[in-house]
Amino acid sequence: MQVDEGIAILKENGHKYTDKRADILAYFIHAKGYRSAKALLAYMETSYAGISLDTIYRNLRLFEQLELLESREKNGEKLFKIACRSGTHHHHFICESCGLTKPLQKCPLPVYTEELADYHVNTHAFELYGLCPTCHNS
Amino acid sequence: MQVDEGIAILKENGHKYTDKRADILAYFIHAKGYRSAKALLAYMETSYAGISLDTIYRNLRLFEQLELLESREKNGEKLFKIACRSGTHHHHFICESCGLTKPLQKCPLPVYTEELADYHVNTHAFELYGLCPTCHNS
DNA sequence: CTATTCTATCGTAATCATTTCGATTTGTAA
DNA sequence: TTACAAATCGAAATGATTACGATAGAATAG
Repeated sequence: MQVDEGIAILKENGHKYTDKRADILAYFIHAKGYRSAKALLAYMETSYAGISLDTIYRNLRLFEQLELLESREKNGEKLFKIACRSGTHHHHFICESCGLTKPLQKCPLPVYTEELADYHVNTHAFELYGLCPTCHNS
Repeated sequence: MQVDEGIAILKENGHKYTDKRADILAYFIHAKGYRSAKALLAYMETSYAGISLDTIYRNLRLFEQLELLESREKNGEKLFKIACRSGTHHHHFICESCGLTKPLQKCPLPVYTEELADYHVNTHAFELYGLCPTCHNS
């Protein structure tokens, strides 16, 4: 995902380009892992002193709505990461040290077809956490 | 899990018996699924008019700490359910209509032994969401 | 049974993340 | 360049949760 792609998607949906939006996208593209609104705010304040909380949260909501960002909740706060726009369903391994996310090829859903024969499965959440080879060997 | 067991665990850890605590445990034992602090408050107010928020949240924290309750987060609020004290690792199917949780027998981790051969997996999160047979047929 | 001592609860205020709002600024299309 | 809708600001409001001083209550020893 490039910043330009994100901006293009914004415009296709009737939203405007702003430097702040480009920088927010760049922040998450570079991060490659989950980041909090607070972390984004801290980053943005280095370039835009006095940036409004409204701008941070409004754009996080917008980007998630446009599926440029994905989120999960932890310890009472929402965490965001750049979305995988591959189109195919997949899960992730997340490195607890460097935040790297590795897309996984297999989906564990078939494991439960028998066990949940009488149940209607709508969605599922699956994530693996640990250390990537680089962080494990250092 | 019985209310008595929960109370015993409370006492073993230096906490006191109160009717409110017994009722909170009974509420979650009967619920068999995730419930919010707000839902617990509404229930408790029917028996204890004017019960303090402090009492609700303090006991939820305590029970989670003692592993009598487990929690997850959704839409900015914490949801609690009675803990599975079986001791064995397992995952859950969660009914989005009635909140029922069905323990699953299989764990999907073995699916990824090949794909993550060079990675060090510490933990994983896995949950299935949908409708239980009862809710699906009504 | 009573006194003593912590713990629990109450009522309320504070905190934290997030959302909302009126006023102002800015992107962009004509 | 103008005009207008959208974006941002600064600040206040909201909702969930936590904290706090004062009071009430459970448990234990005498």
